[in-house]
Amino acid sequence: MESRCENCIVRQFNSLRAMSKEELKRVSDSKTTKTIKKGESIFREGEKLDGVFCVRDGISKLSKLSANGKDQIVKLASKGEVIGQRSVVAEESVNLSAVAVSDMEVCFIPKDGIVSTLHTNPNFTLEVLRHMAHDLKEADDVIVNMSQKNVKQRIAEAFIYLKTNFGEDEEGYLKLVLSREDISNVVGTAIESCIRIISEFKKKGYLKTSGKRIGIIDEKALNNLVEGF
Amino acid sequence: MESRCENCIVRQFNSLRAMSKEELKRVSDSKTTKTIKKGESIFREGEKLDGVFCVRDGISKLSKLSANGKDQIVKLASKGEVIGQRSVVAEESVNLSAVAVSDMEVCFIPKDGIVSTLHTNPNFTLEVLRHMAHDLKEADDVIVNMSQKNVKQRIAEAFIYLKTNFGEDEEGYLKLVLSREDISNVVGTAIESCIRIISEFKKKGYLKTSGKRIGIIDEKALNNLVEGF
DNA sequence: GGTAAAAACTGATAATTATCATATTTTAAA
DNA sequence: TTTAAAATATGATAATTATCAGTTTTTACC
Repeated sequence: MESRCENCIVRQFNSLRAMSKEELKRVSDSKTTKTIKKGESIFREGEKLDGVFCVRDGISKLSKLSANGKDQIVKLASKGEVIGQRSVVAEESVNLSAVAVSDMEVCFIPKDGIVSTLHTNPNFTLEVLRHMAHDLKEADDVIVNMSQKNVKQRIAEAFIYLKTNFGEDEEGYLKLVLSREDISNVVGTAIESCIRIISEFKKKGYLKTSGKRIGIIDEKALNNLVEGF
Repeated sequence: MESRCENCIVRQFNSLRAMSKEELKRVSDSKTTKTIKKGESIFREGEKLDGVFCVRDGISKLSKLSANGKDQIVKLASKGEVIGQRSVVAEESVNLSAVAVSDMEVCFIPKDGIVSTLHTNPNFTLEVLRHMAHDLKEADDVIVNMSQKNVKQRIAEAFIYLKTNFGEDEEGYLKLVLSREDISNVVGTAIESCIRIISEFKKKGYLKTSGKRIGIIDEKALNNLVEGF
């Protein structure tokens, strides 16, 4: 055990911070750290999880396969987020697949420590509840965006989201590099439509690209698009 | 106080059932029962709630206004559901509006009793958490439907949903009568498109209508559509 | 029961988006 | 470095969906 949860910065961002010293010690003793390469999966839709995954580094896409064979990406989880929590709380199989979109380091925490704390420490349970309440609000917002905004607006919004949440490198390209297919699966559109709109944004001077990297040049223009101007 | 929570059947369906006798008594003492007419609103997006609403009877639409001026209905809440819970838990203003789509009877429960129980009774907190976990899964499913299914499929699915969740009358019409506009706002489409597809389903013998009432004739056909056959 | 307003409906047309076919570029492996 | 595969890109076209303009039907109220 090279590292302990007690000393982990990441914990400050998630519900583990509401655990008592003893509870956290127990979790730390039982956890295992895993390295996951870009493209590898953490779990698949339908599996039964016997624990949760705490993201220490890297980013995972959470997606669901739809009847037409396309994946819909519902959320991107990064440092500090706990994934698989919903499934453990509800005692159901997971309804989303988790696949790394960049190299990741995650801690697997067996559910025993989590579940027993949920039953005994209301501070922890309430903290988990607050995080889930936040996720639910975000999900509701996504529903509204998906149904009320057009593809161009959703793509513009996605790039702003990627910039504000994952940042950009020294050259001004988005740090999180997603394939065009992943972007399509975030905004729920055909790959070709997505590529076409990226080309259009490039022509208009909103974006720049270099290989699969994408950089935002005119964030204001993208924002105006999203707002419907 | 004509009626007490302790004796209320509705409570069995929601998280209040995890409260202790004393906690429930407190809630029951502080609650007030309200009658809400069809079309009236319970709360509006952006408001601060100082309590939650437990639905005793009738159905409420939970919707959010989008930039283009259309309401997107995110959820229909009926008997037993507690609305406004997310907002109280997260200590944020509500992000959805609640409007009655049929005459309703609801109990308003001031948040004090709820919040203090959340801090002290992990069984209750966990029960609320489980409900929220369920809502989150449903929201994720809606995201996938919205982005991966076409309007025809979403409308077909909506009618199946209305039948299985709210039932039909003796004549075979859906018990919950929604305006065409509300149906459009559930599936996220233009009213005219919605009406056109209803007409098409009628011609094909999938549905029957009588005024604004709609009845399902061929549920299998609707199901096949949803599944993509 | 009559009447005005609202809701439901239909047609024509435009805009958006998906699909198919194919070309080009990039990436990764031999 | 060469080369094959994968990803990106573009054009042409079809399918889906929205919008506008108007008619008919239903609902609610005096």
